[in-house]
Amino acid sequence: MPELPEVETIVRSLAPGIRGRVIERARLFFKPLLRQAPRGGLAVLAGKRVLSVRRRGKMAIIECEGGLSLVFHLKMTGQLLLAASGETWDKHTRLIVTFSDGGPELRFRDVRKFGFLLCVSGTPEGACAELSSLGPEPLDITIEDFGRALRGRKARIKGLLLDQTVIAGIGNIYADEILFDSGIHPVTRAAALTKKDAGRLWESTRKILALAIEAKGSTLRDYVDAEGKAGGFQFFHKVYDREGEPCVKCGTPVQRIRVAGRSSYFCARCQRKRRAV
DNA sequence: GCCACTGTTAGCAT
DNA sequence: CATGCTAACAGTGG
Repeated sequence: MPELPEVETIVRSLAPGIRGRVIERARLFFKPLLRQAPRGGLAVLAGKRVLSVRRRGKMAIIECEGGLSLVFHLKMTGQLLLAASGETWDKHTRLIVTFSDGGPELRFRDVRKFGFLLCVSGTPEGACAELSSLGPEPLDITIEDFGRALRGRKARIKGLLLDQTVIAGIGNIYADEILFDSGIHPVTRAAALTKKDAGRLWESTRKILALAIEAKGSTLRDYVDAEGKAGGFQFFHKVYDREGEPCVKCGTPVQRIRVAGRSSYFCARCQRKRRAV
């Protein structure tokens, strides 16, 4: 479930472990993971120092010397892990990056193999469409720009929250939690939202994502940080995966419906549908 | 064993 | 262009 809070937690737990260290080599066990790379592949990384580790949307970016960057998307089950050099790994480990100091190595593990890696030259945003096509960061966008991004859109609000070109980093869990917090029904057409609704949605987005980062993300199945530690925000979910349980605000059983092809949990009493304008 | 379901999104149909 | 399904994969649970 790596959405924005999980990827942020991974990046924060990974950065101190690899920043400043020199890459020895990268071993790729599953070729299709590497979607894009310079001629010669990951061998260009040998001898390069890691300069920074950061996040954009749901992607993790490792910037190295020589203008080289690694861009990871974890999709549903991807993990970035720090492991002692030489420690055994399982069949789901797709990549191992070792460092010349012989210290902990970086591993990419992904059960479902949906994740991808790009090795690019130049600014990552300039070098790959996967990054340049992303919408604004939800914790950076102004309330005015947020309103503008939704204004007049006929799509359902939940679908737009999940659309990475509209706003980057929100996935199924946080979309449901944000909509519950703001009291908006997931099938509401964005065009039907009042200015007040949009304002509450912006506030809830910031609040929920900030709380989730503070709790180090939500662990339902596979997600752990770079040190293998689970998150704690799942204990604060108010609607996600709570079908049939009483709403924490009003006691009405939480419902589950399908919106934008995804399971969507909500309280029919606290999240009334808006009348189309 | 079989079927439904899972955190994402690219690609295709409408 | 905007919007909405589906498939890609592997595993889990009923």
